[in-house]
Amino acid sequence: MTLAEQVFHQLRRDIVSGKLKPMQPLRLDHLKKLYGVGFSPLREALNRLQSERLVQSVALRGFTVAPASQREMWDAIETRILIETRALRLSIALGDDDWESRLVGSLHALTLQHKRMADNNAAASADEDEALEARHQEFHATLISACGSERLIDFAQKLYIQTERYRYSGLHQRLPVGDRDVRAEHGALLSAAIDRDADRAAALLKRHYRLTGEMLDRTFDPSLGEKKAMSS
Amino acid sequence: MTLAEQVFHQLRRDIVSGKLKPMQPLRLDHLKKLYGVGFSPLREALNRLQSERLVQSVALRGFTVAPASQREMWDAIETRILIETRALRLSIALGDDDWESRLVGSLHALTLQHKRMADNNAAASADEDEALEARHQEFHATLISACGSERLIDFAQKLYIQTERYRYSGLHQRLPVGDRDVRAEHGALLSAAIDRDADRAAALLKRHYRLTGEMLDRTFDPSLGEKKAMSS
DNA sequence: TAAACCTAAATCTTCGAAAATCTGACCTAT
DNA sequence: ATAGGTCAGATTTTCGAAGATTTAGGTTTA
Repeated sequence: MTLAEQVFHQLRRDIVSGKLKPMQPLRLDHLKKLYGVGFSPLREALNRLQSERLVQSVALRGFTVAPASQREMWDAIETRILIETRALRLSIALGDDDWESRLVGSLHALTLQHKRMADNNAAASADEDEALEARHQEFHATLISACGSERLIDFAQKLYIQTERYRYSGLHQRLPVGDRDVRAEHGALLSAAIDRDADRAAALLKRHYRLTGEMLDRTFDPSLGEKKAMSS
Repeated sequence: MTLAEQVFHQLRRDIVSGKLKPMQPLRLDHLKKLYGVGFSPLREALNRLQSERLVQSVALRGFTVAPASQREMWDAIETRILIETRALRLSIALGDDDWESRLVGSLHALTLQHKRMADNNAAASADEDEALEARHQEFHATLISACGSERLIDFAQKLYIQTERYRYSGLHQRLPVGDRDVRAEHGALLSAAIDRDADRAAALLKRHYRLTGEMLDRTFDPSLGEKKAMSS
């Protein structure tokens, strides 16, 4: 793995986790010391992050962490619904036995991780959180993986990362989940996909993302939710 | 404008125009001499082109021009229809007087350019072609400019450039337009938008892009079309 | 013969200094 | 007071050499 790729992943994690705050200027000298690399891999990583909408830049005036707001969050969520419901319908139409099997497998892996963390009533470690996030991403990626369109998959992946930012804040504010049963939502999604019921699956996916968004709305307007907890 | 931006635009033109062929390896030493710049701006431009799907890269093995195929073309077209019909519906719902006015203005500019080039029965110069392309892009960008979603606009712009590649080949093969009246299609689109008839506008837009795709299908299977002409 | 192992050339990646540009403070003239 | 101009410091952008990796060809070995 090249240095540029390593820095890309580190920077991405630091932005998604909020260690680097929205709108914060990213000065090259500072990042150079922080990550211990030269200008070239830094610029390469920042350029790639820009196409993921995690950083912004103005020529000759440097890079900043992309702003985060409720409006941006809902734009990402609604665009993601548009892209992924289409991709899911295509996957359901085109997916073969192998796709179904991978789907069952990735939900199982997600469930295992979920259960382990639920049993363990101590606060989840950062590693466990990351593992859960990876399983979650894997399940949603598998759902649309048989759609046959590289572009839909690519857009969906970018939008996933954009929304990850907001989920992370919610996670660390220990937002109440409300009366949601996220595991059941995933299970219903799998059933609909295996039943090849595209309408039902698309509706479930849309609701899944909207519910997440509504839960995260409380991140922005604390009066709607319970008391805010500190992050980390 | 920085060197990296200049090289980005030059490289993009050379790929869209086919001067750099699909799958062609892009060796840095070669590009360095070709564009007269150092490694840094080259890499920056290539990285940006990668996020536009005009180049591909593998770490430590360099960059290549992205492949072009009928399948890729239709993927870009159908994804574009998904994105732009949504964005157009939103624009029609949200657009104000200013939007309508800009729309009328940009169609007029497109029509003027179109007429000038039609009157001039000599072969169009590269400059005229570029001007027409710019007007065309401007009209389609204006159509969706009031949608309120930066992400939809961003995706649409990237997909426009991806399809531009294929339109360029068609243009220079002097494909017969068939019984299409492209100017009328644009006019009908404007009417539907101003009438705030979202269903009609979305249907027209979809048909507009599909017809273009079907025309360009002949680029890949010459037996379907008339005799092929040389490019330039 | 085919596989594994070298070696040299080609190529990509990274570094830090140098060049170019921006920012803000200070000065001047109206 | 305000607009415009100038300069130093901070910052980004660019360059080419040096480092790292891949590729291709030839050699050895089983």
